[in-house]
Amino acid sequence: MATTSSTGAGAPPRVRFAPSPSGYLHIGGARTALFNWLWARSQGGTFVLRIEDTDEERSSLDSVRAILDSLRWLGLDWDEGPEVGGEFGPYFQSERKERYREAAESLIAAGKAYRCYCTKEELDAQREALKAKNPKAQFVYPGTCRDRTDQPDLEHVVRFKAPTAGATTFHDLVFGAITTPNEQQQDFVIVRRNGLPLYNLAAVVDDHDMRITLVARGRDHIGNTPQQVLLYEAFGWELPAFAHLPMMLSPQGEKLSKRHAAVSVSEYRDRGYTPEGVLNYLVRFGWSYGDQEIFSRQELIEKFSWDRVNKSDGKFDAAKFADVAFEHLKRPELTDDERYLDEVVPFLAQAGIEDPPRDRLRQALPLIRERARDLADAAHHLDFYFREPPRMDEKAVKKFLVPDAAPHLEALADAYAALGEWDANSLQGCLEGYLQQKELPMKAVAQPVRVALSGRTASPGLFEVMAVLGRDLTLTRLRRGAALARGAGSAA
RNA sequence: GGCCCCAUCGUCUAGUGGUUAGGACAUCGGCCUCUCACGCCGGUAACACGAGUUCGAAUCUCGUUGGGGUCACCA
Repeated sequence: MATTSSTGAGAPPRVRFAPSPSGYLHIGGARTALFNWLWARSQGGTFVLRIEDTDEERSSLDSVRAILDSLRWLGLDWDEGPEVGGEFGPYFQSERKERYREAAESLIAAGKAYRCYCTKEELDAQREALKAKNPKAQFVYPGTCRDRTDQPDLEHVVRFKAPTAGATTFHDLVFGAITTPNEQQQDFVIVRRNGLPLYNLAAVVDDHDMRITLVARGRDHIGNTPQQVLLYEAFGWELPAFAHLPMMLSPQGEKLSKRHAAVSVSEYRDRGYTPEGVLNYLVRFGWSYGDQEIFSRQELIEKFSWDRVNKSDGKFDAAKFADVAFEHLKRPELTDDERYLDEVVPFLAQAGIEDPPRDRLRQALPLIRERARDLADAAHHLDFYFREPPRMDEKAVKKFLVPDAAPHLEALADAYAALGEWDANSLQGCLEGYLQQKELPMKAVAQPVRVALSGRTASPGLFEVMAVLGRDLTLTRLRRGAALARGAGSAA
């Protein structure tokens, strides 16, 4: 029996992420990629990206592009793979057909695999017949061609000659020893009728050829690991280590799909989560580091280890995800000012605000950090600083820009026109002076002023807002607000 | 159904024989206050069940129940 190599302590590990390009990058896939990437980065190892496109029907170049884009956006850079090449390429399975054919032939020559001439139709018929007799029975390939001595040059698949007795055991870094009785195995197909390899063959050949030392993937692959182990043994190759990750299920506990939540990485990018926010949520799913919830990319690399990975499946929680994303946007040490601004600009553009002055943007940023839960939300909070006139919320205008408010707005505009300094403190002092003189509480004028300045009933503190807007816009808006309050019709 | 795996608040989790079972999200109160948000204080809320082992089990063993995965010429 082949032996399982250790976690690779010593030699730098070589790990891989091997998506099949049949759609966008799923967050579950992103998590698998992340765990592999973290392991490689923390150990000075190599992260290989391999495209498993042996199923010509389902694979597409668009999907490859989408997956590569998402990985790049997440910052999960690969050392070998598409577009970067590497010593053990090619990294598209569709370009390695000859190698798989040769590997399968060697197994046939060694008597460990055989040509099977049974057609799909024949097998389906047998399956039907069995079902008719016993609806509960599970059809297994009866071994019709297993002991054929001739191998006519007719269309065929290649089947692996699986052992019928004993058991296959492999050691998993997360789950420990997993043993499966060999009676459970049937003579599974390794090469299709069209000559293309099936997953188990291609994955084993590639993982071996690419010198992969640790195979980390979703728990849904645990079931075919024994088949792969059998293949390694048949080839006489050393086993890599295995690590299976617990599943990410829907909030209802089913397999996570679009029906339950946004599952594509690109959806979170479009929504304005930062890549680190996404990675942070994903990594905490199945992995923990004491009570710590928030991690920078660097911390993740420093702290990740397999012994802190959980065994139990979990349910996706959009609210928690949103909160983690928010933390990353809120903390300057996680998303610094300049980067925040760079990232929010496209979202502003989407709202029709092109080329907002960088200075004002920078001034407004501290006011929205605590408020914006994602970049789309940030653009919303930033909107009125850059739109002139601002969008006036109809209900807000109706409720607060009433005739009584007009004289206050007018008087404040005059007072501010004469104010020397233009900073939050001076602005506050000025307004408080006015209130004192009129013997009014702050509440009497706050909302009308806010609506005049921002068009909304909710905003950051008035004086901070005015400081960002500057004197000209502040005066313009206060006076426009006064006009609206008087019921003077057109505000402009 | 066979095989494999899992089991702490609603959710993500800490915990590795002795804790008032901790944190975070969500939720519910309160404080702060020019609105919103942030922040702060506090509340509700969990060891699936049953047998063992032990002076003592969330922690170890077995069983039950529940959940998930997998049984393709998909990956």
